[in-house]
Amino acid sequence: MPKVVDADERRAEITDAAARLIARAGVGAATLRDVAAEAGWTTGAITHYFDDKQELLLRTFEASLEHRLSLRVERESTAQTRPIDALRSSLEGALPVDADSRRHWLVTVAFCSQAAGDPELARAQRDAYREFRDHVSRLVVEADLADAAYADALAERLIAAADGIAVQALFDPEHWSAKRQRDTLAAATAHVL
Amino acid sequence: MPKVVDADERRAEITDAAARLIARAGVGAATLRDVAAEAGWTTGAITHYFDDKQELLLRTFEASLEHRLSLRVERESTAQTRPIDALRSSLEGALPVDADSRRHWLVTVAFCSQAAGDPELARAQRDAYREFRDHVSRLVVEADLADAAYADALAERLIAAADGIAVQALFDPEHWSAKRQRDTLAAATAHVL
Amino acid sequence: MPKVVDADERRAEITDAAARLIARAGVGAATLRDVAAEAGWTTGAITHYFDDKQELLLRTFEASLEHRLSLRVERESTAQTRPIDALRSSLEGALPVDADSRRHWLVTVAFCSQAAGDPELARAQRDAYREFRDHVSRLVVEADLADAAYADALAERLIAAADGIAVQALFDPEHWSAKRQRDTLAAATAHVL
Amino acid sequence: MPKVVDADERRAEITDAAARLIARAGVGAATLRDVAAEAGWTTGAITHYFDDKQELLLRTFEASLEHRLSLRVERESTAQTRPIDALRSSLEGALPVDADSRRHWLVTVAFCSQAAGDPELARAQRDAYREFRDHVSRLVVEADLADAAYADALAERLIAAADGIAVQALFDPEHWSAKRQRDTLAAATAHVL
DNA sequence: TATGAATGAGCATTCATTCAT
DNA sequence: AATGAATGAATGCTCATTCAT
Repeated sequence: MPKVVDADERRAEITDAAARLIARAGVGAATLRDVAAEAGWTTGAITHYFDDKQELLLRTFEASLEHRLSLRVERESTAQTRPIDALRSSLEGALPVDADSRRHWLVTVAFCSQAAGDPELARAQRDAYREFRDHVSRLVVEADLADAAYADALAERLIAAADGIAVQALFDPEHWSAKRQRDTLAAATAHVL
Repeated sequence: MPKVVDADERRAEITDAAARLIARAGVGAATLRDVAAEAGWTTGAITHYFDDKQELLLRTFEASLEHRLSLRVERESTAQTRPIDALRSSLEGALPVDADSRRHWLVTVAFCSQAAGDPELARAQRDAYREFRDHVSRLVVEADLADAAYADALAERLIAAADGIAVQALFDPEHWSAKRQRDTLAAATAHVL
Repeated sequence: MPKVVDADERRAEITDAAARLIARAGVGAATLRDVAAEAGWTTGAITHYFDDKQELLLRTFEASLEHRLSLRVERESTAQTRPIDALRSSLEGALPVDADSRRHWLVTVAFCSQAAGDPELARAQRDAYREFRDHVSRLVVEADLADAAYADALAERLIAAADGIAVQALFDPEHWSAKRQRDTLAAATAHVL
Repeated sequence: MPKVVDADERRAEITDAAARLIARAGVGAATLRDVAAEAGWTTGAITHYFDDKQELLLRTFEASLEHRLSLRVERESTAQTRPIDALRSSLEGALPVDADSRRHWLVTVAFCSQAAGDPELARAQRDAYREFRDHVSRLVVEADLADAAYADALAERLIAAADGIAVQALFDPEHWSAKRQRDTLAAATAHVL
């Protein structure tokens, strides 16, 4: 009887390893050899779980997008009753405040220009963004912050406030502690929230 | 006597070509062969002007950072009398509203994770960011929008508003026309400016 | 389980191929591509067995030094009872009398100037020489040709006689048949042996 | 009026530079760039005086062969009256006792395997050797050391004695001071001279 | 399932060579 | 005569990929 392995879990281990390498030194650092070594396998093992390198990178990108999405969304789902608190939590979830969230932000931006020329990556990127925007937009309506007609626009502004802080934190990490990020976000959204 | 060439101009031609390729398909697409072809030269020519590929990439990154900086700063320097208008112009200059500014934004983010592990890239990235923040901060003071004590914080919020829109525009270009970007920026900063 | 290969044997095949090329047309002719083709492999295979070209060349040099040493020593170990016969055999073994011994002589001298500036090569070269000299010196004592005090000096003279013929045979092969080499060596050492 | 240059002198400067590099690190180290730098010129200058690299290397080899020949022959021509002294001087001239003679020995051996596969190099090498042998052979006759019929054979043995010491000195320089080389040569030829 | 030997295309880089000045 | 800009072929090397085990 062959050994039973959870293919999805194995795939996740591998894309996690790839994400770590990419966040550390760019997409170019994610060679199959190094990804395998980082994951504790050999190159051959990777080809069991991914057709080729392109698929590995695509899945790594998707996993990072999804990871970031879940970070933002799960915080709010944990029993927050008031929509406005859920909204605050969601936006805070967009900030690279720890190694994990920072890693996935870096993966996201590392693929950004690649996505510009690759329809599949572009779609994944765009969909993740739209999904988050729709989510925030719904919370905006629930929290009675804007009419349905203006909810999308406000959601975009709120996300922009969070993402703008995120980008600066990515570019100048020393200057942007987790606390500074959260405080700045609070200040930037105070007049709305 | 050999032919006289303007080495700096030649270097700029080459980093421009590299930037186009990187914006189009990622850092990995900037092979020397393709950069040379894009620039209208041969690979050998590149090594006359750059020690090696690493230097070419570093210079390309620096050129894009500088380019973005100058886009934001020059707009305001063109005879705007009121500091607040200069401020608006500067922030608008941070948006990827055309091919050129979009290209350099993509180069900037493409190197972001590389910079995380490369001190030289990190320094260039951080310095560019801080320079822009200081610039905006000065305009904030000149425009009497905040005390010197709060100028930096406000500058950061304003930049965050612009960069947040920029990132979304980068991730979902179809949805973010130049006009939408500008309008959203105006709305996001209306309560301050 | 992957195919099992004898790495040492594979390495020997490759350094043999390199030695053939070097003997034929100089160190410069030993490109990885040509070594691979000569060995019946591809370039990629070589890098499985050698870190880089420098290591391949070092191992090729060492293998040739060792090969020459074994040629000289083994002849005598094959059941020669009288030390003086062993001595004669050892010295004859230093002559480039066939394709094989000629090949390894050529490899040895091809690296000679390289060794002048490379400590690792220099050490290998020097050690091989000293080992042979010590070996001859021991035989000189065993054959009662000289006191221990003078054995080294006599060994050096005997080796010089053989190597001098070898060098001339290397430089003017047509003029130096195997027989001429042996006869000249016999004549040159007659007054001692 | 164009500058007047002594083309032969210029050529000699360049082959000297090449010989220095080859002796230091092998034929592979004699790139046009480095030869030019060593000679104090630019690559372009070299192509004025040599058709191509192959010619430069051939001339460098020939110059080293000739240099060694002249070292051995000139010593004896300086007013030595007795043929046997001239003979001793000639043989001593074959030893790598200083930087200059060592350099040209190294160049000679560096090209040895190349010469094996290149008729032009082979001819130059063979002719230089035969010329020296004939020279020594004539001195042997003049010194009444052998009949004309045996002069060549004795010459070869004497040269072998010197070259054998030279080779050992090349391979283990620390062990072979100039004095040791000369003393060993004297001892090795004492029974004849 | 997992390995790692082997491949060969593609890469950055070096270098001999050409040529306008 | 001499320079050095520019070329492009060739090199060492990396790497995704294949496949026998």
